[in-house]
Parts: sequence; structure tokens; C-alpha cells
Amino acid sequence: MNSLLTTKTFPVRHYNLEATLNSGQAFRWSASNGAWVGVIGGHWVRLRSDDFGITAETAEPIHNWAWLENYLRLNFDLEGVLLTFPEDEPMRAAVNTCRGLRLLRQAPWECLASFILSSTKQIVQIQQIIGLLCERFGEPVLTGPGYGAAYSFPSAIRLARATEAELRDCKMGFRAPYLLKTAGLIASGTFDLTRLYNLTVELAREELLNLPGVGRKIADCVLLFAYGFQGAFPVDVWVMKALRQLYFPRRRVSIQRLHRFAATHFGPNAGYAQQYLFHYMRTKHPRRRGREVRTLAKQII
DNA sequence: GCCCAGGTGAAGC
DNA sequence: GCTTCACATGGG
Repeated sequence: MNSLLTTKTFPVRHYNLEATLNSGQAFRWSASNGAWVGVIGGHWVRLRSDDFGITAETAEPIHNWAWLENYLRLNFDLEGVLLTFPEDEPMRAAVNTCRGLRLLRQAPWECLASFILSSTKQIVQIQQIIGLLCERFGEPVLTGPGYGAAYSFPSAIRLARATEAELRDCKMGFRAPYLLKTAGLIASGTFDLTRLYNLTVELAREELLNLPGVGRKIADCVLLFAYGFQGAFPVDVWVMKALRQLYFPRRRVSIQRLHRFAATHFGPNAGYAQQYLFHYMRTKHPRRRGREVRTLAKQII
């Protein structure tokens, strides 16, 4: 479904749109001719960034842009957050490598479901799974001229009605029962996601940990990317690597100790610091290709 | 062929 | 309490 475009420019500085939309916090953005195309709630939107700010195009008239301003956190004081980071070399390097990286404010259900699907998957694969899920269970939304069909993220109610086999067909493998059960708890009203906004980060985390398929890491992602608890510090394999290599090089440090270090070292905006470290590791120290490494090892032998 | 990926839950000590 | 393992699927 296509329609005419509505355009609006938001004057905002120090906003690295590419890094923000492409840094593993949201999975529904794709690059298109120098712009980023995605769906927020029920809105298809195309975003472009230049010296004047961020320009948004939608496929329908918009009178209230709060949904977009809130999602992108356009009025957020990034400089104030950077000032709270620890003054050490790894943090400096991470921030300098990726100026303007932000955290989004996503809808809790989409964020929760997405990260349930994220476990031991690469980001491109998570994007693929979620793409299939939206195509098959989401609602079609109006798109801009020349763009193909696009879909909203499926509701918990819709996914709760799906079968495990249908979900597995979206290539999510063993994550299917987790998503199905969690969707059921939310669809039935047994678990209320909106209630978490009013809790402390510790209590909100405790609640999320009750959901099937949600452990500490995924809970922290949802607390950080959806609810805006900026002290939440998700530790995945990349952040673990960052902590080991950047803060404890050539030392044997237990996972427990790394967690304790993370909990005390990075301050009130630890989650923001975490995102910079995550992005820094992924862009500056990408995974070596196994074949090259093995070939090299053989040559040395 | 092999290792790894924004992990979790259950079973074993 | 901790450690180990299975769980699907695809990229490199």
C-alpha cells in the first residue's frame, strides 16, 4: 500500500542516526539510498540525517510527532550523559569512535519479543527472524511511493494465537516456545508490561525474569532500550569481550568479577556506556574469519 | 567441517 | 551454590 509523503525536519545535533539505528538495539531498520526505513508502532517512516538535523517522511499526514520524538529521544541531553562516564582510556576510545550514538526508547512488547529472539543469534539473523514474524503476523501499514509492503510488529495477542510450528517457520528455532509462552502471559493480562514503568529498576528486572526465555541479559536489554533505565547494563558476549580486553588485558578474571566491576565502574548511565563499548568492539574488533585464522595457524606450524 | 552468534533453563555435581 | 549441556539456524 502506497501513499503520498509527509515531511518534517527536526533540528537536532550530535545525533548519529546510522550508529543508533544499526547498533543492535532495534532490528527493523534498513538502509535505503542514504536514508533509513522502518516501522514505529503503526507508522512507516523514512529517516535522513544531515547538517540541519533529522528529516522524517511518512506515508500519511501526521499532526502529532510525539511518537517519533519519543522513539528517537530527540530532546535528550547526550552531552550531559557523556560527562558522567568514567574517565579512562577505553571509554574515551569508545566514545570518540562513535560520536552521537544514542539509545532509543522502544515499545516494551516489541523490545521484549525481539530480545527473546536474539539469544545466540547474530544481528543479521535476528533481523531476518523479526522480518518474517512481522510479515506473517503483523498488520500492513501504508508505505511511501515506490516502497514495498511493510508491517507493524505483531501484538502479543496475535502471537499468542499462533502455533509453535508457525513460529518455528520464522526460523526462530528453540526460541519459539519462549516467545509463545511469554506472548500468552501478556495477552491474557497475567503479566502487565505497563506496570513496570512505575517500578524501580531492581523490581522491574525481577518481574521480567519471571518470563520464559528472559534471563538477566535480555531483561537488562528491555530495561534499557524500552523502559529507559539507564543504569541497566546488559552483558552479552561482545560486552564481555570489551570488559576483558579493555579493562583486564592478559588477566584471568571470573565472569562474576566482571559483573561486579560493571555494576560499580560505569556510573548512573552505565547502560549508555555499555552501548558505546558494544558498538566499539563490533566495529573496531570484528570477529576474525575462522578459515583465515586456521590457515595462518597451519602456516606457522 | 568448524566455531560462533546481543542466552536461557535444566540437569548434574 | 557452581558448571555443563541442549537447544535451531545461518554466517564466515
